[in-house]
Amino acid sequence: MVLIIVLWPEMANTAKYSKQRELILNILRSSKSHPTADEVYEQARLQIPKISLGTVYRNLNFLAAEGRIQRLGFDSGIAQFDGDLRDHYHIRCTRCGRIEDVPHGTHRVTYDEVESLTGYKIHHLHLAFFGLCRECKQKREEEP
Amino acid sequence: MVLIIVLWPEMANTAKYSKQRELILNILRSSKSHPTADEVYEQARLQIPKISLGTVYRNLNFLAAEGRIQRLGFDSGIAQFDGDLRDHYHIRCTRCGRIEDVPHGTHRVTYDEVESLTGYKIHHLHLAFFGLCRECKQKREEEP
DNA sequence: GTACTTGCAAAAGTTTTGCAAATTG
DNA sequence: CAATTTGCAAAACTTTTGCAAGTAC
Repeated sequence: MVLIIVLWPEMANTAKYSKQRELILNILRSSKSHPTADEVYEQARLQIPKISLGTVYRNLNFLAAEGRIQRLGFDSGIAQFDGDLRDHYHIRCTRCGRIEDVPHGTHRVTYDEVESLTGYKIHHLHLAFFGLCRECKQKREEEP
Repeated sequence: MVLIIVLWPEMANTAKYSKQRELILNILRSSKSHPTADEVYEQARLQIPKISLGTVYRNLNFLAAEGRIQRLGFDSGIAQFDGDLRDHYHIRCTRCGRIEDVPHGTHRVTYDEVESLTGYKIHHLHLAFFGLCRECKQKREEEP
């Protein structure tokens, strides 16, 4: 219940607490796998069996709008979510679909030049690498 | 018809020519708007009225797998496509959804460090900026 | 008590697929 | 002729929404 105290003051001032929303946020924060809405739903059902998929979507959208989670796109046409707000990038295997984190610091991408070039006011960026993971590199060599 | 000569030798050796596939590729190459599958379909119907949405999807998937077009994710849960294969990045307005190009050269993101850090063999990356476009910046000031 | 949130179920929107007919090489 | 591609239509999958009941403040 500590989380309520910690998190809710940062939510929109009209927002009310719900255990469903808390659970969804916690699932994303403790996951390293960038789950889809449906995967969050399956996780959530383990703790709140009657939770509905609609509630999961509503909360994912709410939390993303509040900036408490990140909605990621990649190339799939299916949204994936990330509860890690620290500056970091992603790398995705184009063969098995696995997504892993790339720590920030390998690159220092700054906004200034792009802002003056485009006229936009930038608030965040998403850098994703695509390639073959260790396992799939090996598999490809074995069966060409 | 020149395109056939230019493009088809680069397609998978099992691939056959079709005017639908040529049209879809041309639509993406001449577009600057990063269209969704449905937008490509509407464009294509102007020239081949009986083309089906299934054909559009099949060809978009084929061309993306061949590396002839890029499938973009952003955060929408809807796939968008880009026929521009030159190195460039994207910037998207989080208010109106508009997507524009950012020329490569503002940043030089190299693969080496990330490859040794992750063990992946990287073949491409996608860098996307998110923020408010010129118009939406102004609108937000007028009506807070 | 009021406003926000939920579960349910239906609707809307996106993408894939089976199949017979048409087209390509 | 064999293999690939198409149009059509149905199916599968993802996301949003209306509403009455429940919960938070």
